[in-house]
Amino acid sequence: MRKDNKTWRRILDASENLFSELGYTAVTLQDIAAAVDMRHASLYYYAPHGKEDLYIAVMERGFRHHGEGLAQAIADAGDDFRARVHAVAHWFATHPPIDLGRIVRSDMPHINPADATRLIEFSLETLRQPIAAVIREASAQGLVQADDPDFVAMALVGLLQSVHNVPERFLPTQAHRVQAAQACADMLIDGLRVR
Amino acid sequence: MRKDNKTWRRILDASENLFSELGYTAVTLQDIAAAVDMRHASLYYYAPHGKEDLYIAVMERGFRHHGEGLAQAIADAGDDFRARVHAVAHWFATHPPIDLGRIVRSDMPHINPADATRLIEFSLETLRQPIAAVIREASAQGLVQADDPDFVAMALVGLLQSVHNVPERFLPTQAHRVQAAQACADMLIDGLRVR
DNA sequence: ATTATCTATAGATCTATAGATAATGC
DNA sequence: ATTATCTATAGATCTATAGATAATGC
Repeated sequence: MRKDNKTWRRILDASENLFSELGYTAVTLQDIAAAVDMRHASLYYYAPHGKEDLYIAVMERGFRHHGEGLAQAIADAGDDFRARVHAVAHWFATHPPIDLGRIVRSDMPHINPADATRLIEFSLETLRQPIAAVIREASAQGLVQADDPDFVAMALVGLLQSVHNVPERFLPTQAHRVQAAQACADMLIDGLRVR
Repeated sequence: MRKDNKTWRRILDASENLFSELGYTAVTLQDIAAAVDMRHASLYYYAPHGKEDLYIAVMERGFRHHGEGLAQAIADAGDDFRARVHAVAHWFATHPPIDLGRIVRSDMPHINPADATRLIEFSLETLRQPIAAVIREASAQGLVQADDPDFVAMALVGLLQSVHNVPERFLPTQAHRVQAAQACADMLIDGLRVR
């Protein structure tokens, strides 16, 4: 079983697009099947426990992808603190939104508790860790004032995700979104207050 | 019709709790009916177009409530910029989360387009306006540097909402959440960078 | 008479399973 | 033989409507 890895990947890709955009309850197995040009019953061959299996697999892969991508983007950005934070902003602006609130409050109630808590832990760890490391290092160098780097990291994620909630007409292209996300990042780095 | 305003309010209250926590698709008319101790068919007496009617009415009332509450909280906070922003943080920390991303991407596709765009416009206007006014005034006084007060306002909303995504065990009480939200606000006002 | 609520049910999905069938690999 | 996919269908919801019924207001 699960031999045809190419099909499995296509199923995961389609599921990821749908779940991350619409959430667990708004997506049906028929939607996913249609996206990969299959009958929904065939999905059970790859995901024996159906929709829930797919969701968990998709989320896990998605969070891992974000974690690795963020770490790589930060590494590629060099040593400068602002450049690193801009790299984080760029990453989030160029990837589909992560609706953590929806995931926690809307999707998770439909997932069995054990997997749900594991997924949430994993998501927090994965997204927070690489960003918190950036904050922590800058803090150690005395560049920034941050008592709780983990908290700052999650706040930054929330701030940057807000760019995805701005209507299309204000930020028509991806370049605009990147710019807006980096402006958000600068706002947090420099502060609003004039001194 | 819609004579018994008390029942109508109870229905709206229950719907608001459910919809704002779980989202449109995850809530059923049976859930709402159970919450007000009725048969779901009776809801059609108050909301002839069913679930969609309820959702629209609830969201409209909710956004209006937030708009008025924010404006009042800001007015009560006096003239100090930081105190005003803290009042905004306090408001969001002491009210149920507003999952704008979920509302836009997950709920709206199930609402007819005309109402959907109207609702989104209304939500942005309602949440943004009172906060943008605070930023604009502080900017005019030269206290803060903000080229686009509307953008800053929405960024602040996103930042403050992220407090609701922090797991309960880190912020067990409402007082903790208020404190965390105000810490977020200070972070944005003062900036991370040491100068 | 009107208002408010209920029961019963039609019709539309959705998830999940059983079993058939075609294609591939030994 | 195994792998991958399909058809058909059971069973569980969910939304929405029709029509009955009880309570209230004139």
